[in-house]
Amino acid sequence: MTRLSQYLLPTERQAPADAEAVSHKLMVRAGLVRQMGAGLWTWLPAGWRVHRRVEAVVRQEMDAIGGQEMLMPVLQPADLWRRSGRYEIDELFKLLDRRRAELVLAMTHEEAVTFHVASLVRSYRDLPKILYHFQVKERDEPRPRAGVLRTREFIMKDSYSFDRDPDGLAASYQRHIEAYDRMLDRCGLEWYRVVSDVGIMGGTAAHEYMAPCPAGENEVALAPGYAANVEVAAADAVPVSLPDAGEQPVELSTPGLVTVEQVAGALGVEPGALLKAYPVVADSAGMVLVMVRGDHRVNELKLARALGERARPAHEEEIAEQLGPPGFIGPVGIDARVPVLVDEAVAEGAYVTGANRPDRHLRGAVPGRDFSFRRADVRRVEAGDTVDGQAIRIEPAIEVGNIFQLGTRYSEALGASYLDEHGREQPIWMGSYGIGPARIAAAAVEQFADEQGISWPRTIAPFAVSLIAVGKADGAERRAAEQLYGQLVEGGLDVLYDDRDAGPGEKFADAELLGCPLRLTLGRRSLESGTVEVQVRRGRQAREGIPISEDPTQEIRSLWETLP
RNA sequence: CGGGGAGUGGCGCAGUCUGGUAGCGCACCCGGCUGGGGGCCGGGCGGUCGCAGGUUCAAAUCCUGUCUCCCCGACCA
Repeated sequence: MTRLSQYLLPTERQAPADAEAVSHKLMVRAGLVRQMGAGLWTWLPAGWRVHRRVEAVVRQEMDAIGGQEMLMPVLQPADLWRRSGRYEIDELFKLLDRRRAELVLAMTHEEAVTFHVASLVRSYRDLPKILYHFQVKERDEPRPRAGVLRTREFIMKDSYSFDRDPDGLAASYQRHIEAYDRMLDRCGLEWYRVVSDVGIMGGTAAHEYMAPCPAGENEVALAPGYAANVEVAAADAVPVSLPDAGEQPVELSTPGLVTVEQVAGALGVEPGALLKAYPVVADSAGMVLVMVRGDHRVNELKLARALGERARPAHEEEIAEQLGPPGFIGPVGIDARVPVLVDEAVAEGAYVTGANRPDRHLRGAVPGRDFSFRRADVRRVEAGDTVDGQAIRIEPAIEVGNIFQLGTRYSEALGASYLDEHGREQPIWMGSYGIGPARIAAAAVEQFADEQGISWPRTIAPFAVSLIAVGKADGAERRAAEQLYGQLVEGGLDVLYDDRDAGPGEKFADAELLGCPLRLTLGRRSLESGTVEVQVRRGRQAREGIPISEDPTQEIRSLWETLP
């Protein structure tokens, strides 16, 4: 049923007042989704069509690499999650049934699939395997946001690979890379595959698929031949000119100057000629003084990796007690008491840094001469840094997919092993691979929207064609449109036929808001020329009318196939 | 979890300060006109003002409590 007069497509002229992201506003306005609660969304018929189109692409590519589709429950015994060590995750929904048995709502399905594989797979002959499903995920998000981009309940395709050894895992991983590349290409998105953090729970490799868009929650560092999540990105810093080192550091009076900008300005040096102190307290190592260039920032994730444990910024009292007055902290003279960690981007030379005395800085502090230190890459990359001589840029992006080499973490915890050719028990090597159709849809909205509304890539558009009849309900235009509608449907095209008794302006506006790739119009004007008018939604280009004296379906289909 | 904002008809809002029994635009329904970019005229339907308690002759409005939603940050296995 795709006559608009009968179809549930509640378009709105105004976006909800609380909507901020483009995709949030447009998906609501276009009648694709409606909110039920924080991070809880209903997909209305047209929106669900988009979702299912994305699913279809994902399913085809999963099947193409030998994936086998199945379905596992969302409601699961808590015990499995205790065994895997993930029960304590705050985002995990926990509940009790009437007998007070503990259950959880799954946020992914590693436990479930490993549970089954553990009991069903016995022999090396049963491996490798790729199993996948499309299933609802539940996450008690601290802050759902941006419409459908970050929700508490969403559908994900998650697949799991099971291999005999690390080489097998690498091969399965590679097949997923190729499948994911194809999925996102086919969905018409602009995307990057970036190196990502493997997470605290380990694993040997991980990539994220990022779709750049303004509402994105992540940042990616990009250069020709390079793409990485800013969380893990490493690049060469822009060099900075340093003043000559003297015989020893000279103490300067810098009353009240506590920021890099203030000190650099007062001393007439570049911010990068300062060493900025960032005291942290690590879980077991205690206070560590992290030093980065004045124009750089600490990357907490890289710092945690360098320290081998979590660390938090030190409190003012801790700083005052162990180092000196906050704002005037530096590495000179304290390195015997507090370990100093210097970022790799700090080149050899003399720097300005805090003197650990009120209203005093040091000029000419030389790492190694004036204080001892350990070196590590702990800074966040900045736009303009280089990788292989190429400047990077940093863009916001939404994570639409991620792939992990899990290794044996879950198989060992849940007892998924097999007997090898020699009858020896071996752990199964696993990978996990997620992709979110809702995020792909929202990213497409973000990437291709214009003033008029959405402009879908044709592979995931809710309909191939919006057909508009302009004119009276019983007029010749309407009769011609009815006939054309019948021909197009007969020819296998997905058509949304606007047969409402509404004005032309309203119909055009709604069609462009919904964003199907082709808009066909039949009205007085086109009837006089014996054609149906054609507009390509992307760019709103008018194309030459297509004669309707004979069935134009093939010609329309051919045109549609050329669209992005 | 910290900070900020908001709950009044389907959507967007006014009314709250100064208490007097709810209003506007759009949408919707009926009739008519119009018929190529959200058109016009006339007539209508629809809201226990988030919820609970309190003050008062009287509460959308004042007081107390509570729930929900949004934004920024933190968090995001």
